[in-house]
Amino acid sequence: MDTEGLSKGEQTRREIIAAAHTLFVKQGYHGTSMREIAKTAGLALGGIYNHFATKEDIFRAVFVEYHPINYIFPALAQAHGESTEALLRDIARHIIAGLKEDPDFINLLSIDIVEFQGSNASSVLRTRLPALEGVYRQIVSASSNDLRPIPPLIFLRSFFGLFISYFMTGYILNLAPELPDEINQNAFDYFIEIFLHGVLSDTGTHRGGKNL
Amino acid sequence: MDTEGLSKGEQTRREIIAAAHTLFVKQGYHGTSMREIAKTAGLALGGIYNHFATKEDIFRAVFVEYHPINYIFPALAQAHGESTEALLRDIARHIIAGLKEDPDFINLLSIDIVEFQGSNASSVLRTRLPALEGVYRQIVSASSNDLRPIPPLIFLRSFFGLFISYFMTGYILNLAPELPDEINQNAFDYFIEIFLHGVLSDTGTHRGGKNL
DNA sequence: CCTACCGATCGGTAGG
DNA sequence: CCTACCGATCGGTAGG
Repeated sequence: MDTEGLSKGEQTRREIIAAAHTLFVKQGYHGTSMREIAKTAGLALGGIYNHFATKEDIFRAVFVEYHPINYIFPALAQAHGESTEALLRDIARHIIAGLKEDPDFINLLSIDIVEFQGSNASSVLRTRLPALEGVYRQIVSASSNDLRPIPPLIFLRSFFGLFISYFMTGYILNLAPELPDEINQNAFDYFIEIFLHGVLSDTGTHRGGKNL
Repeated sequence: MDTEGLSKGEQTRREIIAAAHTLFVKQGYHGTSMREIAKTAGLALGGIYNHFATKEDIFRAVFVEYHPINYIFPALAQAHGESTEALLRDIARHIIAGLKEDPDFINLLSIDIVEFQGSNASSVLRTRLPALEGVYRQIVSASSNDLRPIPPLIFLRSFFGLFISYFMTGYILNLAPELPDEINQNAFDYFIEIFLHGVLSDTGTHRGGKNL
């Protein structure tokens, strides 16, 4: 985490967030004590309360700081492609790359559901959905509109659900190493291929994706 | 829960499981005390330990007892359809009906990930995957094989991922009631439509699904 | 199946 | 009056 040019207080705050993230992901929310967070961050228990009023506040900060949306938006900005298909493929590739680098968000999301009934996920969604809708409009207008008629919000829900599906099933499957490797081999390539074939109209001559 | 013809001990055991399920789903794992479970099940704290050695044992029993696979298999058995498409559509309809009746499994799955690193989900998968592969073979052989060439395990992963995607996104979206209703309107119809269009080859004349 | 109780640890706060 | 933090301890609760 970049700590240059930050006040001492802000530095400590970031160390608390980083420590809490590591521990929450590994041990869960109630499985992580304020004492552990303090120790890992390099200060005494009481010191935490100069930066966060409650443990819940810490989780909120961790959830927002490590939310995939932070790298999804930059990824969307630099994605490009001539056809709708190529664009979606490139966006997916960027998002997958980001998620593979930080696959622990599944744990944070699970904590949010178990302990906070998903209120943090919902809050982030509320904040960012308008921008995501903008991205959708960009996608359909950037190329000849060869998407099947799917309501924009359903399209977005389905597209992001694809990543949830891939990472949730992958998380569980990776715990069963005796399973045939077939289940992981190029799995996301197939996932995105199924999705693209599912949302693109099959009338055009634009299909540039590799065949299955 | 059906308690006829059960021994007193087995009855109590089931009451503990039912009480624990209700509380775990509402309050999480560490948020639920053994005392609460005991009280809800109608016995004293110490009494629980005549039926379960640890709190983890109770969670394992709850997870297995309320796992969707319990109604997915019967649903698969009674599903029917002339084409691959019709069959998949009918299976999905049955599974969705079951999940809508008991949407709280998301919470159990989240607890499993947070507290047990997904080991219970993985264990159920290990036990049931062979039977699911059998179902897949049944699907491809029951009708003219009009599926695109997707490895069987990837197909299964993608198919069940569809339900995870739908219910996870739905869980979070339903917390934001101010969002346009478009995002929920017939959402699963679109989800299954995208999936089917994605996995079925588009060469045949078999497509009987409604157009989007 | 209960009453009574354990070693330990919880999130949060006190004065300085 | 600010910040960052200490050693010690608060009232309650955890699984067993």
